[in-house]
Amino acid sequence: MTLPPQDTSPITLDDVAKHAGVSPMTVSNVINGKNNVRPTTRDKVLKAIEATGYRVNPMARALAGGRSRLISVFTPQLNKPYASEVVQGAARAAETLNYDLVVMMLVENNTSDLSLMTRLSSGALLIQPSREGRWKHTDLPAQVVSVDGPGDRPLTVDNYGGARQAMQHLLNLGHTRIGFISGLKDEGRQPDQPSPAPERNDADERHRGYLDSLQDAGLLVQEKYIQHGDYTKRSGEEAARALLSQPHPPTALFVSGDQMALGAIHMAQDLGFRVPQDVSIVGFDDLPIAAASRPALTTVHQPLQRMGEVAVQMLVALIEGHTPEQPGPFPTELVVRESTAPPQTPA
Amino acid sequence: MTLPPQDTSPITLDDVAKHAGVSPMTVSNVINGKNNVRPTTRDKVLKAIEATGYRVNPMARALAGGRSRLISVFTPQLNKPYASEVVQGAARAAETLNYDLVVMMLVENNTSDLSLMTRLSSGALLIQPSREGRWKHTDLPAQVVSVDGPGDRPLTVDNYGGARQAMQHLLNLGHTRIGFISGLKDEGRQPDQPSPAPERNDADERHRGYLDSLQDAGLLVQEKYIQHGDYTKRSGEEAARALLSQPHPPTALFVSGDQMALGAIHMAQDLGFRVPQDVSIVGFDDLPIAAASRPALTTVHQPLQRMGEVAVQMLVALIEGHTPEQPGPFPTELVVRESTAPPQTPA
DNA sequence: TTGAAAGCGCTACCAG
DNA sequence: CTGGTAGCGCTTTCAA
Repeated sequence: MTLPPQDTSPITLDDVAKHAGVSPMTVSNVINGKNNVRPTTRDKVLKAIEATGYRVNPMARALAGGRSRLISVFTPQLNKPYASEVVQGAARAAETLNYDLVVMMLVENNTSDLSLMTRLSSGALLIQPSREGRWKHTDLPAQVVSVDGPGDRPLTVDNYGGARQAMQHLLNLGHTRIGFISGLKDEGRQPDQPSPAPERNDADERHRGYLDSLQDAGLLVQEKYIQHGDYTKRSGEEAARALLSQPHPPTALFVSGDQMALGAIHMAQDLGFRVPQDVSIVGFDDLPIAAASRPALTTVHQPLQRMGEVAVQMLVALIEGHTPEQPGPFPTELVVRESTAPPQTPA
Repeated sequence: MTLPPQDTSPITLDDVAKHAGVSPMTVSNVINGKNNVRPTTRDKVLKAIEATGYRVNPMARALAGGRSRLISVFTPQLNKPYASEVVQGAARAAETLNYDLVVMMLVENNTSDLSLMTRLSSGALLIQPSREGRWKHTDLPAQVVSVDGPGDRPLTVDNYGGARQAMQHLLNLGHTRIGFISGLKDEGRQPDQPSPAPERNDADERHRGYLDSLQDAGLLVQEKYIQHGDYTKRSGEEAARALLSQPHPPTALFVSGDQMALGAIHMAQDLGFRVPQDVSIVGFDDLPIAAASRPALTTVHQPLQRMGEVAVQMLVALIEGHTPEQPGPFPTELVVRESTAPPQTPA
């Protein structure tokens, strides 16, 4: 197994120095934008760089103790909208801050060696790392910001507020019998583990939002109007069936995820309900499908790209020795589309 | 702008050597699995590594000329299903081949410095790089495989065959008036550039498939049944409107992309056509929404994950000095769902 | 089978 | 302002 040489740019800093007739050190200074170089010299060096086609060798730089201006993103599953939206925002921010950004996928069994990117990058952005299998701290760069994950500096979305927005919309429309399809009942909790920490939990927060909205509106919370799903379309269908085939079905459904909401819409239609005339449905997430489906789904938008941006900004601040302040939960926004309308028979 | 030290694992190879009472060289040999180390010695070293918690420094290794077992993926837009599916497959393959895989997003204006990952990785996988702005070859690692992009070793999908599958399905159903919504008319070609190379072009290939299928079936090709879109849902709507509001509208539509197909379905419905009873619609891509929409879209599936896998396998072969054979176009598969049915009035 | 020497290309540190 | 001197942690090459 002989390997072909990787002949990328054999031009070194020394070559440039020779070409410019200065010392390597001066070239280094120019490259790193130190302001202790006479303009004339700087120009000479710049020309030499241009002429030789020199490119820094980041490894050598890193080895020698320089900064890498590299941020790595660690995330499982890139093909889910969630992570890729955040990454998109992060990439934009990195671009403007003149940092490079690479993404590493955490494949299931943690065989892959994070050490390379870990050591090479000045900071890491964790997106939705699985609740279990957290990494030892030594396996990550010094600076870490996480989006929807554990850690010192987690960025979260205002799930509670989002739920209240959704409910308020339904309430304003005049609905009084509002069903709820929740996310995982015991998200991430092992049955035997006695509920480890008072951990933030999307599903619970949205659930609370539902409950509180009802109460604030002076409405009765009815268990028969609450179902649990697992965020899949299929589970949304089942939950909707349970909710809508009761004698006195709800006239609106708040669903804790867009996929489930779509399932709910389809099930409702199969059951002979028109959406939104007979039953209104609100989702949560604002995935691409929400806008593309029909009726287009009214849902709660999460500022994922924005969160990616902020995460990178915080990271860079951290890397450069500042102390960014920890932002509160990111506000959600209700996107009203076609799946909601006033109830046909006003209460 | 003082920077905190990045104190990752200060244990070096020398430390391990000292701990084991051997020379650094021997430790290096053990780590790299050379078979010129006596088992006893090897064990000693292994224990020392364990005890000290040593991890190799990939940068130093790379600097000194070692291999990185790192593959980087270069792609624009990770939040489009296309790229992320390919990446998913690539990640899986990399995992089993014991390579690391990182993704770099090519943001619009190519400010970002590819040199880091380029020099660090042994090979690169290009996914759908924009037709313009191709990189200088020196900006990429020695070994490159591309998926749906230019380059020496491009992996392509059998667009022509896929189109024929879709058409055959419609033909078998008994349709004789079949409309076509094509992709970009002059994909990627600048108006002033005189059609640069005889470049492979998805839209054209699918178009050819449509034409040939019609002819082979002894059917007349009618210009009024052909429209062009730009792969957006909106353009699909417009194209469908043009097609379906004619006096003698087609009873089936083959649409060259799922987004456009969705648009076509919705427009058809708005125009009073039932899908599939009044008009059948077939898409191309098999995006997640295809299965989630209603009626679920019959469409042509592309083996994107599989292509990612193969790409990485080829890359690794290349990196390790072998010469993988160039696979032909990847076969597509027609996924029949709910948006197609026989025409109501058989020809 | 093992180890000493010599860098890889760069940056810190301190001298000129 | 500029440049020498030392490494960073590893892997080559070649002796022992």
